[in-house]
Amino acid sequence: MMISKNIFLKNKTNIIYGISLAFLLIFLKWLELRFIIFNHSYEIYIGLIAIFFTAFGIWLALKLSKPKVETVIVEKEVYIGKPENFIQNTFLISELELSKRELEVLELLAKGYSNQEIAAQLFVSLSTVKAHNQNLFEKLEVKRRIQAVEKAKRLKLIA
Amino acid sequence: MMISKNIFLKNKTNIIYGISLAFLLIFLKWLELRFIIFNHSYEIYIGLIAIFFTAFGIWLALKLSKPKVETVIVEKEVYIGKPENFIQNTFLISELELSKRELEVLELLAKGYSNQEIAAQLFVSLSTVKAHNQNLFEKLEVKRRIQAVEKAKRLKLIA
DNA sequence: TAAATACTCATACTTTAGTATAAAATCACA
DNA sequence: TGTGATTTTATACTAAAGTATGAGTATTTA
Repeated sequence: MMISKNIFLKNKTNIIYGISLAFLLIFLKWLELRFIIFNHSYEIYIGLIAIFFTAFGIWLALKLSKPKVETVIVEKEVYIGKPENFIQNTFLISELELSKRELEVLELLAKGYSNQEIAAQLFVSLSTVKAHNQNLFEKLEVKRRIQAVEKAKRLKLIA
Repeated sequence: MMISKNIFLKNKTNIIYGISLAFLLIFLKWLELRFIIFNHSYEIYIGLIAIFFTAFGIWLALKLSKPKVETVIVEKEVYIGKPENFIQNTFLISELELSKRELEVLELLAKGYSNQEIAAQLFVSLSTVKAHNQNLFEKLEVKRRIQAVEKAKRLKLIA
């Protein structure tokens, strides 16, 4: 692909150079006719000046022109180390009709606390925690606390 | 950013084209007046040719010069789906002296299976699973299976 | 105000999990 | 061939988890 482009560019260059040259000759001829100048050395002189200043112009342009910046956006995969991008799926939480208290219990379950410990932390009885558990299991359609935690994490209900 | 640059480039081209055209017309008109009415002033004539061809050269150069490509690498954060970049911490596994069987049990624990179910899957007795569990809890320094699973996942012992 | 909902608690029971201890069976390896 | 590590199994027990049922309380909402 690069090669074909180069060839095209070279062809383009040749064409434009040819046209330029033709234009130059026509221009000179036109000048000749226009001003009736028959002095050959003068034509050559003018031609040389034209060529020289054309070259000068080219040099000047290349020297002064700002580089045409072609921004190439390369998507570089940056692997993010920490799963800090936890976004709680509040939609699903309301969809599953999980209450605040149930979510609290769920989070403590995920931390590996026993029912007793959870009851102590929430200042409620063991019975209450068990009740919450049962509701959770039913709503999450699981049978055990581990499954509840696993599913809750998978569904982004808890971190 | 890209759009403004494009506009600038287009403007640049237009400006150069406009100037070139205007300059050419003025030049021709001026030449006509200058040389037909006042007849030959060769220094000026040559100077004008020099200017014209300098401009022509500049135009040619700008037209033909390949864009100098400046590659800008933009690091774009691409969040990779997380379960793909799990790298098991085999070092820690050997460090904790976890046996193959214990790891198997650990993985099944993580999936929320009960001891009975694990025993069935591994074709061993419930006693065996319990024994593995105990060894796991001791090696992982935890008290319950949930804690074991939580810690194992955190330490990248299991996916 | 009545109904719905969430939260709470209790009791009784069954199941599962975890602890402690002991001991075969298997296997790699020196 | 024996030695150590792993794996396996068993028994007996305690602790925790889970089930089922009923009911009181508080808050919100129609």
